Amino acid sequence: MDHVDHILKQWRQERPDLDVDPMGTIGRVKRLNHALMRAMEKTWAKYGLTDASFDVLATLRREGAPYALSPSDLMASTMVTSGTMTHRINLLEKAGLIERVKNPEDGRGFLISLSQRGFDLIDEAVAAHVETQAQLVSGLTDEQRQQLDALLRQFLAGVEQE
Amino acid sequence: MDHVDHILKQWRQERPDLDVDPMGTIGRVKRLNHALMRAMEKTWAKYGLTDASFDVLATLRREGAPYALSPSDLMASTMVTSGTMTHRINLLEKAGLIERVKNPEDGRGFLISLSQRGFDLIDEAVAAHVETQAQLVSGLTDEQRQQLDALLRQFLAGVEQE
DNA sequence: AGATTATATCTTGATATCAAGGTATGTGTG
DNA sequence: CACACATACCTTGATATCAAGATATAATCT
Repeated sequence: MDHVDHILKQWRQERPDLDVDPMGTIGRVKRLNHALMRAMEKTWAKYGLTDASFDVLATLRREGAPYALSPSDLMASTMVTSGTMTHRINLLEKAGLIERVKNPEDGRGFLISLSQRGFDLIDEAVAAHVETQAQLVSGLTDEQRQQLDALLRQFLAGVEQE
Repeated sequence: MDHVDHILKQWRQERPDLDVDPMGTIGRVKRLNHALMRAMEKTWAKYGLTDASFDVLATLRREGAPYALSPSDLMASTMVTSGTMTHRINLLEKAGLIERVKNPEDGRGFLISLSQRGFDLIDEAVAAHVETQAQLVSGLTDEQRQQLDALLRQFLAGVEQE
């Protein structure tokens, strides 16, 4: 009987006309995401990073050499709006972790490129991050985690297309 | 090969020293949560509500008569800080959907109570919300959803205690 | 080529959130 | 009973985000 069960029980009492089973699943996804984010933030903070800055640096790092993407590419990868991405880029540029380079192939745009310091930082931070994540999933067996992956993938496929 | 698979593939290429399987699971939870929230917001907006206001009203409604809780109780249920809850309560009070009543048993505190308009609104909105949620989980069979529930519950139990 | 439409990014303004600290009331201890 | 400590809520200040719109450049179409 966890927190979500309690909520469903209340609804079934108050609104027996409603089928709240899906609410339980979705509620657990929300709470899980919240708890995971809170836990991961602690690791990011050790490197002076936030969700936002880690996200951008990691996206550039995993892209491989030359570690550069346009703001539009970054927006698509990170699911934020253009205003948010501009803001993130400004902060990271001020911190010296990325550089804005004129895009030689498109006069409207820029390329956002990891600086050496940005590269070194994210390379170290991502190792700690992966360790934190391993800790966070340690309540599941490998097999359970893989089952979960498969179900999440299917769920996501049904929801994300539009 | 969804978006998350692509990310993992990039990391395995760039950082073969890291085990990024947990990142896949956690990444799917994050993306799923994001997509679900975006979809549910549309329903809330039809009733002039947001994530935040729906959350508070629903918490009061499902509590049952007399539909009143302290701000502290609401904070605990909704996982936000006290400043955020004060702000939410102010907005809902201004909108005439809740009322602040002096707590007769504790001079320091208030009870937040659903107004009649608040009750009527949330009772209608939650029915639409449940329908939206049913639509969102329709990519899974009932059995798959129950499997997912069980795995999420276990995952959450391991992460949420602290 | 000129006009139109599309794209890439930034700017602006509004809002929700959090962390930290303040004030008032309650609780417990010697 | 006086004093310390805890609790409940609010205030303040900083920040991240989004939606909508502005600007510059590119692509397309006649």
